[in-house]
Amino acid sequence: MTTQDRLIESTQDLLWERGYVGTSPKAIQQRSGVGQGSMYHHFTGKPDLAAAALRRSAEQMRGIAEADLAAPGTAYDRIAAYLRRDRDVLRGCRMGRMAQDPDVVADPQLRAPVEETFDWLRGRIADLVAEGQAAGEFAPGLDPADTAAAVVAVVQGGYVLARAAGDAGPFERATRGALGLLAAHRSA
Amino acid sequence: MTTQDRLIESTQDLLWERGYVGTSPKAIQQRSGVGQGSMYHHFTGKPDLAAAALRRSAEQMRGIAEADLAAPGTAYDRIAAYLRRDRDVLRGCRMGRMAQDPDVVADPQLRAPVEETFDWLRGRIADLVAEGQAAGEFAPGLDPADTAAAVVAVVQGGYVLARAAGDAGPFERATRGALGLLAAHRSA
DNA sequence: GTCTATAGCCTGATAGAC
DNA sequence: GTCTATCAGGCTATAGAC
Repeated sequence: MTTQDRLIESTQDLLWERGYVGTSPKAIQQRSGVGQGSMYHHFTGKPDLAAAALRRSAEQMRGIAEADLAAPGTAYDRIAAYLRRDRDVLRGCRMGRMAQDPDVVADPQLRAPVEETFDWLRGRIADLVAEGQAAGEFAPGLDPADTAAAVVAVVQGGYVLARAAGDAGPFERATRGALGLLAAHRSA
Repeated sequence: MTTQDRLIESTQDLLWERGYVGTSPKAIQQRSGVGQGSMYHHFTGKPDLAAAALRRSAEQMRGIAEADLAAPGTAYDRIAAYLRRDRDVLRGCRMGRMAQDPDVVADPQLRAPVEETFDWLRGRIADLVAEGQAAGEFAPGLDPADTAAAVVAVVQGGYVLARAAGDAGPFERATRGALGLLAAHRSA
């Protein structure tokens, strides 16, 4: 692994654990085992490094979600697979975590990967809902974009509730609740 | 307003805007107009002040939610009122914001108000769902606790999506989507 | 490319005068 | 109760040698 890669991976981990404000260049150097001079040789500073880390995390998150959403099965099955996927719930979402940080939201370079990830995810699920409607699987009254936003929000909010409780339970309940609500719309 | 109150209110605001890690005693002093010696006379330090601020925010959030949930109307109407309430979406939730901060989650004194608020909220809405089922308003197949967790998660996740997008739109879509899913379970 | 040195500012307090 | 002084340490770099 290259020095850049080690820096980016350490930054990804620290951003996930501690957020942008809570992550210092010094901590990145220590975790990656890369020296100060070396770090500033490869990246111009903390925002630059964070942007690279966020772009990589965005790519990874998209790949993981796509694996569920493009799997064989009905539209409902694939949305259910996304909602039921086994997660390290108390760690939360790499991307969702960033949306809470004012310094990330204020910097277009940092916010862009976060925004694009969720735009893509909502669009992907909205298409799935529409596909399910065309197949007669979901009631035609359902708005695909609204329903998709609700599904993604349940996952993101589930993380919040779980971390607040110090327990994965609320996440499981929220996703189960969402599936229960969605199931009633099936014709099958 | 007393000096304590000014300190607590400033801390509430700063925790909301910047999170726990991003909020310094110095910033609290500047916003409140209270001097350093005075601050340390009334509170032992940052965690003590933050705990007081979070307890007050928890109380306020509960009061605001209860206003919607205890209003006249059917169970569906009251849950809809909660979901549709006019919010400063891009500011996010005072309590949900805290669940992302590792220092808050790690400190029982700080996490307690957050946990209790969401426990109460989920329980309150679960009771409402059960009440609606008893009245024949909701399908009996719905699990009250799961459904309540999903409703609360949609709101919390809606904030995340909205901040990620830099726009309130995704929040509105998510809550509308949740209402659309819930509406299908009504007998009325 | 990587290293050490240095810098100015911030953090989160403590101490003691008033 | 409130004030100013002080402090050890961290933050986020920049500079220049190797």
